[in-house]
Amino acid sequence: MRSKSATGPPPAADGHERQRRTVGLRDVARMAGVSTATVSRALNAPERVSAALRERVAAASARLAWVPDAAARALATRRSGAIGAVFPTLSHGDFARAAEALQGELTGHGYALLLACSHYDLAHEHLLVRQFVERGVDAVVLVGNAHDPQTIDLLERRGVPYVKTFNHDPEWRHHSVGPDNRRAMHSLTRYLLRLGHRRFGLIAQSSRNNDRAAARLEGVRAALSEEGLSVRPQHFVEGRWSIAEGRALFERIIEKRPWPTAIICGNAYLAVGAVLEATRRGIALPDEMSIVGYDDIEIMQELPVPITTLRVRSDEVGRVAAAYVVDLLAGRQPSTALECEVEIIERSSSGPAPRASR
Amino acid sequence: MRSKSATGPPPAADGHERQRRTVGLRDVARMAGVSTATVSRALNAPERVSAALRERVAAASARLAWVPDAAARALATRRSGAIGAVFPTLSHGDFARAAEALQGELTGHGYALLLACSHYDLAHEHLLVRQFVERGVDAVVLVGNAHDPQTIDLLERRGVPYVKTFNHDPEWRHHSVGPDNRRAMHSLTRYLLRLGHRRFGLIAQSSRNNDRAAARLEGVRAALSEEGLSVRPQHFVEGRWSIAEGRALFERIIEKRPWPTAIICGNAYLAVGAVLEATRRGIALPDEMSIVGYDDIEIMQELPVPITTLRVRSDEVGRVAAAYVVDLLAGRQPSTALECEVEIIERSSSGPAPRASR
DNA sequence: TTGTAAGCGTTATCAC
DNA sequence: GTGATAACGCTTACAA
Repeated sequence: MRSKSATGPPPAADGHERQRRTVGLRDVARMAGVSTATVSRALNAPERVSAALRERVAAASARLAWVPDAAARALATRRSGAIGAVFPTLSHGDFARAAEALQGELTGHGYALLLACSHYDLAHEHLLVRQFVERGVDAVVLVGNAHDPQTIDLLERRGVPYVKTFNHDPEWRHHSVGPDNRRAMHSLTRYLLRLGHRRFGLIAQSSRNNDRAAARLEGVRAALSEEGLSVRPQHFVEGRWSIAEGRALFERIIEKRPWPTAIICGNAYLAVGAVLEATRRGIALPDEMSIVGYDDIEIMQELPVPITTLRVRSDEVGRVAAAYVVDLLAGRQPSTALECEVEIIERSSSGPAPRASR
Repeated sequence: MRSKSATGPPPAADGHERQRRTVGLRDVARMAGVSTATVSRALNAPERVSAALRERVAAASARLAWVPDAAARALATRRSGAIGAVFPTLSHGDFARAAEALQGELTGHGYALLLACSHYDLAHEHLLVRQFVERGVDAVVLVGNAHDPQTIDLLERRGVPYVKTFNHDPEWRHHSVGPDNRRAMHSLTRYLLRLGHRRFGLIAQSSRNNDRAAARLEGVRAALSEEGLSVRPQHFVEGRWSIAEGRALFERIIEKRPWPTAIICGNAYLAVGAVLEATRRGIALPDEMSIVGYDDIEIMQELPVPITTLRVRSDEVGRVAAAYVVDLLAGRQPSTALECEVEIIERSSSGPAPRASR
């Protein structure tokens, strides 16, 4: 019945339905000769409906080409079925791959992905998260650990579950999925130490608003200091994310002699730039110098001097993050395997430390 | 009031409200001493509410930290404020950039972006679009012109506006935004013709389920046939999207002599692979051979032999697509400038045709 | 198992 | 300009 109020005015023309624009669950119910509750159940809990009715409902809904209305469902259940994710950007292959995997996994579980980019701006991230919360997302996926306190606050107060990604910190294990940047760089540095390197250069990605970059730096420094070593200030340079920047920063480093025998780059693009510039200058890799990167992109293995780097399964980051929130929302205990594998891919840009260097 | 039915059982404990989980517009209304209608108006059409009340509503909603519920609004307005986009993948830089720009522009207009990847699978794309439609997206953004007829049908029957992107076809000008792939490749081919090339090789991206790739091929072939030329079958190769593939396909081409003097690649990665393999084999570019690509990625200008290519503003594609749907949904006449600029970036991988070739 | 009907939190159509 | 109140289309106690 449409009119519920006994005191209100009688509906204009009850008895025959007013014209409806879209077919709804009610129409399906009527056609199948069942109640709306049954149609709803047939859809959401088929096992609680007798086979016969289930059949009739299915037939009717097919005949009417009924498409359930998500807004109505969301209103009734207080769940939107949407997950919001904020990435710094999609222009970096790792985030793009993670986003893609995240979406695939979420879709597979009936969730949709609302995606936005913060451009490494925490204030903007806050706005985006706020928008997501207003849109009623069931959970939020964030990148890194550095966030506006208000953002976390908002999420926590509204009871919206969230995961941090791309920087698994063993201490916050139930919230962060991804590689342990610090540990990964630590092991890459140790690899170079084992090769006999003692003088290091560091081409870092700016660690402003980027805790992953900061963690990588820490990893390098920790490994070095365990051997009583450190990077000389003149051999530490920091910059944006690009091949051209890698080139420029490499030039800055080799202005100061004696050169480092090994240069560690904060990401794949910086490494490509450094290697390209080194070979352009006729510096023999790895005989005169070793250069390594973080993250593996196709070009690294295709260059005349293939580049040693850490392979991070970014798609796994996305997949695991998705699984985590799905489990959480299903009331299941999320998997505890939140750290993603990292592997050193050894190529020709690195080798034993030279006896002497320029 | 909660109970509307005069015949139903009296509400358990009316008189004092039952506990409500979240603050709603009703609470704001009560606190401000106005009706719910006024609160709603104060939010959506402030100019229709007196300044005094507007003030009180604002104060109350701030004090209660009220966050409007998107699902309820969507149900009432029949608009979700969400736009769905299906890209083939995000791993190709051009799509990632477009997605990012699309989102930025949409967010700027109060819309959210639901994103999904089809992996070049039309059936899967259909599923995703269906999911979007069920979620009540206000519009859909698609890539390319090749789609499952059912997909277009669904959209049209449900009256969901959509745009096709990345392949502007002058004939369908009101639906497709992006570069005109055919024309772009036509002009790149003419550029090579002007340089005196007459024997061409073609390293194409598979045109299966990819009308952009197909359009590029057409462009090349049209330009050649205008000069009475064509690509010899043994110099036409097709493959996947990767640097390694570009390498392999380049090898296939140079198995057959005489070599082409110019090789046109269907995308940036194939071009990078081809150039890398050519230089590895000591083939002098551009003296012995010219190689060009489609789309510009950073590495192309950083390689020892920088690569001539077509620059496509993918971010503009995203931005224009967003503007298009926003205009459409606002009832405005969308801009008619749906074609995105393409520019030939001339670098050292191309030059005048050699007198003779191997 | 199935049906009845009360919400879910807004917007929008009316009257005033 | 403001206020009642009926939708919006679905889910879910509770009853049968």
